[in-house]
Amino acid sequence: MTFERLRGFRDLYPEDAEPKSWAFSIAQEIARSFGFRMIDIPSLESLDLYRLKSGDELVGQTFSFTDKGGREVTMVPEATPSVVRMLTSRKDIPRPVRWFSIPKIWRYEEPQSGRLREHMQFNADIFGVDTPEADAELIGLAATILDGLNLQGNYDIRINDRKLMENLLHKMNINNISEIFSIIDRFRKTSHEDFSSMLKQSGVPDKTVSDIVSILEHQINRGDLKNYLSSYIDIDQNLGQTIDRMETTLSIISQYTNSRIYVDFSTVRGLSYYTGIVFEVFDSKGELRSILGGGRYDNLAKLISGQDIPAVGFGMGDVVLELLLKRAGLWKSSSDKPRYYVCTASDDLRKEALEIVIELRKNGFIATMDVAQRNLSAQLKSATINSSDYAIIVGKKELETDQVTIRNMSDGTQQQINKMKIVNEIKKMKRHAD
RNA sequence: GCCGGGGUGGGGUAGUGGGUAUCCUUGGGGACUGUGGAUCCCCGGACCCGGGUUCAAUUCCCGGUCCCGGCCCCA
Repeated sequence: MTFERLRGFRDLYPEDAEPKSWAFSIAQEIARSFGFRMIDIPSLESLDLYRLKSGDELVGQTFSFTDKGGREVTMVPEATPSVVRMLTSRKDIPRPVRWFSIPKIWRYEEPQSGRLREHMQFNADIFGVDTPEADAELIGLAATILDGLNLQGNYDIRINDRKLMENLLHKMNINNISEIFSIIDRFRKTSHEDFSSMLKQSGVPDKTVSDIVSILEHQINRGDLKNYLSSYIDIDQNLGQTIDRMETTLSIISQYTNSRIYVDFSTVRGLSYYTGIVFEVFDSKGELRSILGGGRYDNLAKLISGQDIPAVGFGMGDVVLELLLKRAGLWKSSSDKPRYYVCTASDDLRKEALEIVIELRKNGFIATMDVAQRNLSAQLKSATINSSDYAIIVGKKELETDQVTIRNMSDGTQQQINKMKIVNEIKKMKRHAD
């Protein structure tokens, strides 16, 4: 009998688990440098928490079941409701709140490129303020993380604003906003012909349809927004304010990163709870699904708890990120520490060898020795296979004068060093190498 | 849930209606009881499952299953 991995789940071997761990540790480090605090959410929640937000439709795409107490529960399909639940059940947390988490999340759907049934997600939110500064800080965090992963130039940030879009559509005499949003959400995946006919079917007049297509297909750079839109519609005071706020946000974000950032009116995001700015990051070549996405959701806390708490957040999954990092040649664990393999020339010297291994480990070095009772030749072979940088050979002859041999595994050069000062000697060698 | 394309050792592959299923790689061991990656030798390991056609199926047909990709949906 053999057991296979479940559909949509992954086994991560060292060559994948280590780079993934590296990527998330960078994200975590950068979030902390922004003053974000780490939280952790449960893996299982009441199914009602998601019904509340998006109705029964989402429920069919969750890993959910009835527990032994008869409760309907689900493996969490996203982090945000749990985070909001945690925030609103504590009243003593000073605002603004900056929180991040790295949960695993689950969704029951057909796996495809960039989408699996289980994945890990980096999630960050700012609660308690509704300002362009907060929006920019959060998007700035996302960009700084990607830059920290050395992805500069490999991604674009697309920004839009739900309020602006609603305003725009109203001005075009469109009132079935959410229906139109879900069509707009598919703009980049459908042909213009199909897209236009979908809009027409939803009651949008022909002339307006062509305007919408034209507006959606352009990328608008910072500073051009008002000018661009004025050729399609009148800009009243209300719309003007929304545009000004967006320009402010864009301007602040440009302080965080040199990455390409533009307004893209086709980015509306499917989730119904967004109330203001929305954004998505894509690979520049446009080959992959979105790397991360998020936006402002000022009404969710009220829905969950009755408390009025503005919020902006984003989530970044590890699946697309992995594809992108692999394409950029950055999928490796960044441990640049040299690895030492301590060998014994004869089996009765294991005690001395282990002393050296322990001493090296205490001083922060990566040190290994044979545990298979193998001879020197086999130990060196093993050191090679484990990509050790140095082998330290403990032998009787050298020990008579308290020396051990250190062998550089890349060029084969050897030298004798004093066993008692081994840590200092190694540090000295390292400095020379640098 | 729906649609398309695929399943030959751990990974990558060749091939065939009939004999011990090819090659590379990986793994284990040895030549080598104080010096590794080379070389040589040995060993382990596969035709997804079920049914049908046939004297005979890994090969052809059907169904299932799994993988990959896409749709739906998007957190």
